[in-house]
Amino acid sequence: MKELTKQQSKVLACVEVYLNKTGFPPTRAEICKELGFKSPNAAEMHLRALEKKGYIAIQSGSSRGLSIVKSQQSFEPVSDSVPVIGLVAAGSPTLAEENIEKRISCDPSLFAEGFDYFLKVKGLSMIDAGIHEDDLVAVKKTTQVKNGDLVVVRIEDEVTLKYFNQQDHLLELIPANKDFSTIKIDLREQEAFVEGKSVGLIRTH
Amino acid sequence: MKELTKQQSKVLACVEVYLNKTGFPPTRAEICKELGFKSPNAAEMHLRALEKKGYIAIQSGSSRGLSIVKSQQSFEPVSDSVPVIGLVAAGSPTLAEENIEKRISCDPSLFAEGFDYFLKVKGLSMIDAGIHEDDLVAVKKTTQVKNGDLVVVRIEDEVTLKYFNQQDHLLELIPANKDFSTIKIDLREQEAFVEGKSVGLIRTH
DNA sequence: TCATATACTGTAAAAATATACAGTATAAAT
DNA sequence: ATTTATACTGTATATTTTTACAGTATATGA
Repeated sequence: MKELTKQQSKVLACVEVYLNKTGFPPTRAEICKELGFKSPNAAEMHLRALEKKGYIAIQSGSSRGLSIVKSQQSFEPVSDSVPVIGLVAAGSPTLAEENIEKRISCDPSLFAEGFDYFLKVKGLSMIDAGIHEDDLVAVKKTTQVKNGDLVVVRIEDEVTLKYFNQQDHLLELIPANKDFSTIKIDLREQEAFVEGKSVGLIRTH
Repeated sequence: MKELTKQQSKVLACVEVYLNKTGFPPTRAEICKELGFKSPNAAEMHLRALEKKGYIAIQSGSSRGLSIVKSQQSFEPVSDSVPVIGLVAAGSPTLAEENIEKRISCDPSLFAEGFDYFLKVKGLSMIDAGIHEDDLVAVKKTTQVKNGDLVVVRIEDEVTLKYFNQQDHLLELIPANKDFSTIKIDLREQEAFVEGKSVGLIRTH
């Protein structure tokens, strides 16, 4: 895909915004009005260039016969795009831009309960649960978890993925690997925050 | 929201389909052509009725100035739907309707190489590869596989998911579970068909 | 210095389109 | 029996819109 000039980019954005707002594409004249051009031919030329570069399609002879082929920015993606967050050793797995490794275009309803983000797994502590390094665990943000759930828990600045088991004040975070030991926390002494629970997993071979 | 008459419903569907196909709304004349009307006024009247009932908005004076306010049905899902096939003990994992357990709405580009269907895993032979019973393995139909790939192979009427290793005439299908033994086939004596290879996996917790 | 690409203005004609008006037909409701 | 709502045909026109053509200006590389 070829690069766009600054003006072409503006025109494409104008078409996308108009389409979003009204539900149908703008005319040449409307693009001009929006961008301050004084001749419909200005818009026409930019549209032709955008067509040639493969960003839009022009239905010749039809009024407002424009359609977006390739949105320049991620305007609205076709399916939703779900952020992938690295299982950072420090800090809460926030959706802040700096923590997002990438985005994956997939439907949040892929897993029945819905989910909010993918967490990229580090380490081997859950290997016996079939969860490998670099697997993406689909996490639903919730604090409503029950014993046996696979949960994302934050303790101080550390985020971890473990099985959840709580009896009164004693929280156990149980790994699925005999080489790792269960994390035991007395909630009267130390805080632990349930960030969410795993509702699924995807892996790329 | 008021009920639509049969014809109004048809017109609304026509607008939605046209919009889906072209990216912009139809003209009165195009609606007529689509539905067999002979006067643009037929379309006009239906559009006015749809506007009055709150299903569409009409931008007066603009060509193709229609926008959908309330879609009558949920039109087809945004992303593609991928079939899920049970790992049937007998027969090739065909995409024939009777073998499809269900469909999952997700983008085939979820995994970089693309894939054709999901295979629902039966048994524990790949458990040490983190592949559990009822996991869905994303399979790309291909015969181009190399040693070490996780492949879907059919031998006679049995379909199996194993690691692939071939040296000349000797095909080995290697499980990932010490309780299972490697399947060894002399291709001069017995046929084996590579149906595809695994490019990913999804699991619902 | 000359060609080339980008980025426009200005005008105008042909074609596409919305939309008003005058009818016809049919079934259901009053 | 008459009104009312739905569902159109057919025609015409004003308006919108595309699109071609003729220019102007500026920056960039050859």
